[in-house]
Amino acid sequence: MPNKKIEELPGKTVERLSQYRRLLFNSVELGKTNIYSHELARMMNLTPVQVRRDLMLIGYSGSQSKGYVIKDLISLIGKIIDSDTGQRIAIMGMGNLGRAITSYFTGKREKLSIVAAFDNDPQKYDRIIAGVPCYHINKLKEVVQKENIGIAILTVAPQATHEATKLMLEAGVKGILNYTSVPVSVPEGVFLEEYDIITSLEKLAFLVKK
Amino acid sequence: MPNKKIEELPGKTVERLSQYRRLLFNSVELGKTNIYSHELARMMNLTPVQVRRDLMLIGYSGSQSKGYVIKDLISLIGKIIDSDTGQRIAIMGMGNLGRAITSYFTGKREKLSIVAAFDNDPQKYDRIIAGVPCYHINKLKEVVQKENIGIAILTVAPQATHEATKLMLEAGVKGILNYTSVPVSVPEGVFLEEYDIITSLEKLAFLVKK
DNA sequence: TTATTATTGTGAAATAAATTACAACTTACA
DNA sequence: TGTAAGTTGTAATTTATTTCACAATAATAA
Ligand SMILES: NC(=O)c1ccc[n+]([C@@H]2O[C@H](COP(=O)([O-])OP(=O)(O)OC[C@H]3O[C@@H](n4cnc5c(N)ncnc54)[C@H](O)[C@@H]3O)[C@@H](O)[C@H]2O)c1
Ligand SMILES: NC(=O)c1ccc[n+]([C@@H]2O[C@H](COP(=O)([O-])OP(=O)(O)OC[C@H]3O[C@@H](n4cnc5c(N)ncnc54)[C@H](O)[C@@H]3O)[C@@H](O)[C@H]2O)c1
Repeated sequence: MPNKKIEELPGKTVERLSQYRRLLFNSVELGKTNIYSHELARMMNLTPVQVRRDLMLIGYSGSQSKGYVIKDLISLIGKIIDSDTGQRIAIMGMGNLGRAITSYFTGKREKLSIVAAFDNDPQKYDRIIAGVPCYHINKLKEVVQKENIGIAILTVAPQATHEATKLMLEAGVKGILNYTSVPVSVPEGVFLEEYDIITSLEKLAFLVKK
Repeated sequence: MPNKKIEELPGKTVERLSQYRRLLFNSVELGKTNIYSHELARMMNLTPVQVRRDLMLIGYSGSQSKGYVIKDLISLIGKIIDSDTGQRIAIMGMGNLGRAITSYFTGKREKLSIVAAFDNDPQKYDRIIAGVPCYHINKLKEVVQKENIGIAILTVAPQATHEATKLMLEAGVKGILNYTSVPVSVPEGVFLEEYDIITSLEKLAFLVKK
């Protein structure tokens, strides 16, 4: 029996679904058509029961003899985590990190695309960088609305973080992924993810030193 | 009463300690000497009680009237998450992301330093890039051991991930931070963190679409 | 056919993490 | 002085997530 509501999927499960799909794309390329929970589990450093529980939550059933059908699973995960019409993304701050992310990301997912970048440096705006048009921030609201952008990635200089957040919120984005070292707040109804490499390194350093 | 053992701190608490300290550094620069739990909480989008609970776990006590003494708190967090002698880090793969991380990170933390990079591209090795010497991967073991490197950041091309992991493990690193899109496994006694921006974006896209 | 092995699906239990509720203390000031 | 307001510290509870334990099923081989 699938979850009461798909919207109530645990956050951790959503993250793993994304990662399962990433692996499943690879498996398809290698010519595999079916996969067992223990195979997925080993590749992701999880237990097989964790994998089966996640798939149970999205209402997917495998077969005892063949495991899961990879292409069906990919397609079901897509139904759950992708937006039907696709989700359009902007990069705020086309510096080293912004450029690295943009060139890494472009073309990786059918339903997610980085369609605009913003910067206040004349070396950056009014050009196409890493395949994406970069605009001056005074065009932000206009472009975000015209391009129907729902998610912003913040890679501006730290001191510009709050201004950048304010502009993006005013323009109406509903999700922010913040890579600056300055935490931001968002109002009700907007979603926020923060990531800082220093936190990951300090956590590792703590674990290593124990 | 502090935690039974500081080593048993919840992982989430360790991450937040790193983030508290990041904010506290800023507050010191602004001339603040004391801070209340609700101030830290607001800056980090947490509840004040969550902050107090974390500080309780590390055995730090504030005053009801003045809150916490920022410099003492910074120093205690350092005692807990920093290694006494400092932790030395290597970057595996000095491409766009490796360079962006290195230039961002260098000099940010006294007890964490990126001291070497490795690559197999002649354009990259035997040079200093973003302030860090970049070596050919056939020098990896030698350099890791001589430089006493305990943590590796993987930013190589995806297809080189397993080879890179193998070399780093053989050289004796105890922690790996993997940014490639290929999951890796590590033996008992080695710690692993994985991060992929696509997972963060897909999670945001899922939340936004709900 | 029947036993054996390997797999999925899932209720129940265990573990991890966050929140609630409140006691205790400190200061300001009526 | 005493009381109201604001704060910390923490036990108890609740919520979120993972793991355990095992029933059910399918394929295989004796
Ligand atoms: N750029 C990003 O924002 C981003 C985000 C998430 C993940 N990633 C991942 O991080 C990795 C690096 O991304 P990038 O954009 O910097 O790519 P890149 O191509 O710029 O860099 C890859 C580097 O790895 C080196 N390399 C390749 N094979 C090697 C080998 N066998 N040994 C040593 N070095 C080797 C290359 O010479 C190059 O310098 C990729 O795996 C990518 O999937 C990147
Ligand atoms: N580089 C990394 O690996 C890394 C890792 C974690 C976090 N960060 C953070 O990500 C952010 C970007 O890092 P980076 O290395 O790319 O720095 P960077 O200096 O290369 O890029 C910052 C960009 O922001 C632009 N900018 C500055 N002020 C702006 C404003 N008011 N409006 C619009 N654009 C503005 C700059 O012109 C520049 O292009 C920083 O906040 C940094 O702390 C970087």
